[in-house]
Amino acid sequence: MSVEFLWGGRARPTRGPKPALTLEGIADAGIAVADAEGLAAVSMQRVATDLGYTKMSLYRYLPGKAELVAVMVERAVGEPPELSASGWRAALEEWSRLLFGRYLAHPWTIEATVGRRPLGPYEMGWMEVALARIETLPLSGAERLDTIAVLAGHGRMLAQQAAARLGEAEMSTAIAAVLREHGERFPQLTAALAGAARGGGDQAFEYGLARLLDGVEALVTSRS
Amino acid sequence: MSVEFLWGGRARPTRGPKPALTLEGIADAGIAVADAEGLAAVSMQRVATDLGYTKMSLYRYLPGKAELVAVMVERAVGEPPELSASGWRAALEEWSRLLFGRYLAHPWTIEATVGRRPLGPYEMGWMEVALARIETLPLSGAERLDTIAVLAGHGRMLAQQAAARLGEAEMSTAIAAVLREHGERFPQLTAALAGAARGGGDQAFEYGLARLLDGVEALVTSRS
DNA sequence: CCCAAACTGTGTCCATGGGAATCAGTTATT
DNA sequence: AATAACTGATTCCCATGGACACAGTTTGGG
Repeated sequence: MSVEFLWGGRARPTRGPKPALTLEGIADAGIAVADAEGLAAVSMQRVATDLGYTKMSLYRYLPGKAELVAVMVERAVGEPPELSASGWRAALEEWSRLLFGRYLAHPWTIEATVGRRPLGPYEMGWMEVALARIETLPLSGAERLDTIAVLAGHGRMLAQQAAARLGEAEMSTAIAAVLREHGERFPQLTAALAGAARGGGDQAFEYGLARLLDGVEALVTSRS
Repeated sequence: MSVEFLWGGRARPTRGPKPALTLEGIADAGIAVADAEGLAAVSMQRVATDLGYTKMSLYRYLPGKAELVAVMVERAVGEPPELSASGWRAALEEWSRLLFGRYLAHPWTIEATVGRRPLGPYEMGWMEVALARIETLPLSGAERLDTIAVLAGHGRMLAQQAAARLGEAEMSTAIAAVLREHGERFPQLTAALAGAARGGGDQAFEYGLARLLDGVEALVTSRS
């Protein structure tokens, strides 16, 4: 993945035939495939076919598949929001919930953003928005970064878990099926799950969010 | 991925030639490749070549690549630990640090465990160990599960981030390079990073861990 | 004791993946 | 009008995961 591709403006050349496609259109076609059938179904061939063109045409618009996925992620995450809540805690809550919502809407973004990779402008914009709301707190720069990183990670984690739970009947991921057979080896898990059948990923997200912000608040007040 | 493969005991048949390989040996070869060159370098061909056999031999031991990765993850995560710390908070800290260490030792496990998939016995064992230490807290089953899920997710998140920071010179991921050029668009990020150049992933991990446990402790004491 | 059943690793084959190189056609500039 | 620059399409290559049939090896039942 080249950083320049995500950040540098691509100047449209003047000569030659008009391009039949656009980078945005290609990315949207990829997003449609990923939303419907998962990230694994996104191949150059598939995206090109959906657009009615050949696979190699796409390489006129992007250097390779890694860049396609990067652009897809940028568009799926979308422009950073304007936070309406007032107060740092309410703002961070709003920010976390919005980000969580984006992840839920496009669950494949999570697996697309594991490992080392350059961040896009939108992704950085999200960080910037959150940092602006905790600027004046008695936290160091590293602590401010860590705070929003942990919040974002929490949202990713839970969105992934929530997206995996499709069949509803199954309690959590595929744990339940195994526990029916080997439950006696995991009494704690069995007990915890028995009282947890109700409630979905949103509840787990809110629980962790509240715990995290409580922790941050405790630190902040201890320094005031 | 078949759940039976991870959980069902594979009975060694009596007839025919002695198998030249073992499932464990194959998995270890895969782990060696993944540790050295990343998960992407792990292919049936590569693992078989390293073992001195042909690709198709491996399919006598496992149904497919998904199962190979699953066994690799199980062995890399390893047996659940016995926690020596006393008290629920110290125990959760120890547990989180141990898990974080496993992730750091084999960073590829993180990308290998995104999305829906069955958990292995070891992975469930880790959960069981942690749950046993918070059994008597005034928390519901769902809350206990959420607590350790958030802790585990935090460790995963930070291990991934720490593993990406190899060059040391670069501050955080690949953010710094971009900020040198577009820094004016992200004043908050620039400011936060300026004071955060020191300290690595361990520090961020400890920060989030402390915040999370503070939040849990606040909830627990509020109910006592 | 022997032979067939059951199992082993190997070689061949196929579909799909990402990507390079090349080519004929199209368009704005000179 | 000629040319440089660009377009999409065609053909090719290599690596991947996996199906399948094959020949060799071990062991249990007659």
